[in-house]
Amino acid sequence: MRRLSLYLRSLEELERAGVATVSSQELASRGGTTAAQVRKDLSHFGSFGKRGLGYGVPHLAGELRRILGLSRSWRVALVGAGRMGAALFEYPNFRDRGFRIVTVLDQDPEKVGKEWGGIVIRDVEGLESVLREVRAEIAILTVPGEVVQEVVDRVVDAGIRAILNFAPVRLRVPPGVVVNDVNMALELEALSFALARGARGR
Amino acid sequence: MRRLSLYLRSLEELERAGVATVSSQELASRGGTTAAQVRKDLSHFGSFGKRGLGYGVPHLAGELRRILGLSRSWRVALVGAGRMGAALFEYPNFRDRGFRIVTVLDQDPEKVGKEWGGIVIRDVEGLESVLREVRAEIAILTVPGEVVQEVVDRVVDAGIRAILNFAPVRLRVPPGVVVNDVNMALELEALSFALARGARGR
DNA sequence: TACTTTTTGTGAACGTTTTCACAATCCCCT
DNA sequence: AGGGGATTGTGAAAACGTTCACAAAAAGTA
Repeated sequence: MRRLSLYLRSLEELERAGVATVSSQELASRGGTTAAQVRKDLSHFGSFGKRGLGYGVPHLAGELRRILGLSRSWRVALVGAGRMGAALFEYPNFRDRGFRIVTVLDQDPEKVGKEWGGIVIRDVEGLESVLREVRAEIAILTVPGEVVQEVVDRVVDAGIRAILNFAPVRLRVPPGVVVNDVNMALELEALSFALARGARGR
Repeated sequence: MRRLSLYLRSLEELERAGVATVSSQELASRGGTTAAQVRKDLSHFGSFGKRGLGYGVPHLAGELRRILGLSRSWRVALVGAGRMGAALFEYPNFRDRGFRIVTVLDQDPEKVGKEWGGIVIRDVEGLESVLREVRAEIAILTVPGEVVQEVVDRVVDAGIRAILNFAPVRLRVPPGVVVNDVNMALELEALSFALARGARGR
């Protein structure tokens, strides 16, 4: 459920604004959906609201964090220290949400040994042992498509069970490993498609 | 239809490999779906295959490019010359697919006037006139969430009808303007969610 | 306490997407 | 020229997701 993340984002805004309670209607309009949708989504995980009153903002935010696994922090390995890797390393939303990049790896000897914000870039050569050493739980892969499958096999060997993949390649992983793809070319193509058939809004 | 892009990617691989014809079955396994799905998707736009034989690889690739609006090239404006902007500027998949970044804009006077691969970074101050001058059709926005809505209003004023947004903010646009969001924190949260409930693969 | 207002939680209706199943079609082989 | 094997295109069925509508609950008011 991807919408849960959106609700959480709205709830955190409301939390900062000091709002104590919120209705499904209000959450819906902020999240770009309907009140019924919000209630159905939430009711799937429990009964968090009070009838006639709405949802307690801090309470619901806490529950969503728990459901989404965000009440703890995650140890993330970044493989690929190119431009995209650099951009993600600096991305403030990751750290704010409890995703801590604990190691950066690259194949290029020029980059290995350099330091990024206190983290030394390690050689991808020793990937398995590095990932075990830093107890990484999630891998972000910003490596070229030609080598990404090999890297995937190795991070899976190293015990990683969740992968965020930026290469435009369909990854093959054993059962029990979750992969999420970010394919920016595809997003542009969706725009191209919409323009080509005469953008009709959304 | 997002799957069409995936099919096209497979077809281009097959094209390079010199394969003349492909079955829905083959396309399905490469695209991570089913043969029936492939046929339904394609039949929605026309009848491109030959019964008993399959689809002609070059022909179908051409049709998909036409449908997706990729048989021409698109003029793209990049607003926000931070790390993410730099990563996207270099991203080879954009240019390969006919998305040409024709201008880069930023708010920071330190950056304005610098040159990126032959393109001078312009001041976001003159956004409307720059975008008209270069005849930009698509805008990629890698600006902070606090200012993205203002930038959106301005690029829309400048005649842009398709926006790729990297800020974790829901944009409000008039009808006729298409927005596509890339929200990387959300993708990580989906992994966190999966891990939290015990990854069961995909 | 009884009445009113508000808003949740949820079964049922509805709509959309995916899968199934098979007749229609095409190529190849003899 | 005719039969066999392969594969598409597509209605019908099934699965899935969204919206509707309303009873159940909570809180304020008198």
